[in-house]
Amino acid sequence: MLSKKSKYAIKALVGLAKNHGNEVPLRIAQIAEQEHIPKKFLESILVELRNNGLVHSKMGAAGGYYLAKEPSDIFLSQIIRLSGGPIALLPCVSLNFYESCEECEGGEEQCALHDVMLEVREATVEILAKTSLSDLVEREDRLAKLLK
Amino acid sequence: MLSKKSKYAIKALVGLAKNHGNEVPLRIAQIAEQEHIPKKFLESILVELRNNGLVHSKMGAAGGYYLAKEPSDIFLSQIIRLSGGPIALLPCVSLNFYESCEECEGGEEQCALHDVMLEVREATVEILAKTSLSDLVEREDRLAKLLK
DNA sequence: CAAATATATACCAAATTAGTATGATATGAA
DNA sequence: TTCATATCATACTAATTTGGTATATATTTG
Repeated sequence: MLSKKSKYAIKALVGLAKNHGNEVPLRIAQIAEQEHIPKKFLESILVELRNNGLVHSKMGAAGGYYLAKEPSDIFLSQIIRLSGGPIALLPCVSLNFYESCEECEGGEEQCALHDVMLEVREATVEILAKTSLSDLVEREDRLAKLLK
Repeated sequence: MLSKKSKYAIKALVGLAKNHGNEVPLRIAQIAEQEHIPKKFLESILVELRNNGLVHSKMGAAGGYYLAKEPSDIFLSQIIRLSGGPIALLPCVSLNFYESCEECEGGEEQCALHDVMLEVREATVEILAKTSLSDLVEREDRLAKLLK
């Protein structure tokens, strides 16, 4: 499971992606309202995303947040990792949050579970690493049209 | 991420699968030692697995645990769900632990993120639902031989 | 300067996770 | 029948994570 933090981070970034190209940045309060995210919590999430180089911010009146890269260059896998969540189902198959299983005595090379979980991670990352913010925005448009 | 509980449940069941066919059940203490799982914690995990019909137990001296079904009929997806863990990355795409996103106003049919996460869940379940305890045991044998 | 904004720091409550403790109960063997 | 070996039931708990909130400060624009 992703944490709410990760989910909120994704939704906030999708919001920023929709605003991409506009001159004026989006205010925290706007994003919070649009995406129904608690404002103060969103604030801390955005600070983290900024520290990780995904967004930039502008202080003062008429300030706010905007993407630091093209929406087509920000991928779900990245967002999830930066907002604190491992993607893998076990620490011993995580690329970015690796930890060995102390209880696995034969070593990971002999662990069948490790093996299967590696497969799962690969299948998951395959999808998440090819889906960008602009893909999500497009997809949303397409879904909206289908339902009209 | 799976909880340790889920990981321990899988490992314990693999242990029981290896013992399958023997007359004598495995004692909690044996499983705990073999798989390096804290004994009292394992005890509570096994009780839950029994309540969910995956294992049977026998009380008293020479008692212990054994599988309630063939190892080829117990799948990772089942174990993970019964030991408390959703497989999906978001509640709104979970089959067994579904919850709607209150903040998703257009409804899930219009949510692009929902759509992607559905894909991820399907890819994950595809692997976990076809991997049985006997597959894991076989796989372990194969890995051991490769490394000899 | 005043208003609108982000920033920094610190705190906090609830839920979840990962167990432990204690004693009762059932079984088999001596 | 008694004793050692098991599971079973119930309750408790410590640590961590999650999901926030509060307060005060710094910066920019008009």
